[in-house]
Amino acid sequence: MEKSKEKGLKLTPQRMVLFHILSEDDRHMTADEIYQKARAEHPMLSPATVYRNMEQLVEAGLLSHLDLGGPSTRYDTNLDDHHHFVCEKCGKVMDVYLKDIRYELDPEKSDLSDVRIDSSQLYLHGVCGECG
Amino acid sequence: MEKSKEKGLKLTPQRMVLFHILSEDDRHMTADEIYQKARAEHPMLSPATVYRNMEQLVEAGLLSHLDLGGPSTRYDTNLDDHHHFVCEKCGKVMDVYLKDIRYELDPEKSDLSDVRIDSSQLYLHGVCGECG
DNA sequence: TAGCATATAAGAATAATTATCACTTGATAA
DNA sequence: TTATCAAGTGATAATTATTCTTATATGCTA
Ligand SMILES: [Mn+2]
Ligand SMILES: [Mn+2]
Ligand SMILES: [Zn+2]
Ligand SMILES: [Zn+2]
Repeated sequence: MEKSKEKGLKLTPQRMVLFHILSEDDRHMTADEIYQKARAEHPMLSPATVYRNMEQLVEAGLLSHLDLGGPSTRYDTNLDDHHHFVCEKCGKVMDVYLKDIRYELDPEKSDLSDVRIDSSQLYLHGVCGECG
Repeated sequence: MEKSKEKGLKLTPQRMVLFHILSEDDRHMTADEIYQKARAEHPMLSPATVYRNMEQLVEAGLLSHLDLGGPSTRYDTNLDDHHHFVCEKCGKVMDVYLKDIRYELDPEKSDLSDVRIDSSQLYLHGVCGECG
């Protein structure tokens, strides 16, 4: 929370509410989910403020985007190096930690010799225990 | 193209145009890109028809969604088992074929014992040759 | 505590997609 | 052929997610 000040972001009441919501660790929330929770604490809060702040926090490196399928962007408060499992039935997202991931390109079918790979993300799709 | 009939989809002129566009293999197009190309051949075509048909083709298993980040859904005509590289600069999407992929869960940090994994998708992010 | 850069609420604007619905058409059978 | 009818279509309205605009307000620093 103090980190946001270091990044030049003012500590406004709205932001405090957002930090509070995010710290309650219901990870992978959409902007709207965050908004719905936050307005309970701060009814005047506007959706635009949520969107604006989420993006600023991403830029400041305090959050990350999550590009799962589905319509709305999700934000991940978990900055560890990790991957995701998505339940196709209920949409639940679970963090997946890997000890190791390795893959071998098929050089006859994909030529990645001139690209620079910065990161890789593994998405596992399936059915979670509750939906199974 | 004939496969769509097998799936109970009528062979309408609009669909023929869409099949033509899709067969020209400019893969990973958005619905709007498809629409823009298609209306050159069939000016009366409406966007709703494109969206409707793309979804039907996905359901029929003749196309697949692509859940990259970004606003609009992309469709993939490549039904092979493959993965993707996305250029962060220009947004270009390249198919990635792997000979092999294997990963080891960290059992202390992720418990996937009660989930069923149906598929996995690897997304590589980086900078392509042209943007590099 | 004054001044200013930053942040805010509200609402308009935009983009992507989906829903509705009256009308049309392809496929099949008479 | 023609009749039948489920499936498909275009136009348009509606939704959803998000961004922009702007007048006002507020943290922070000097
Ligand atoms: Mn996560
Ligand atoms: Mn592909
Ligand atoms: Zn589930
Ligand atoms: Zn590029």
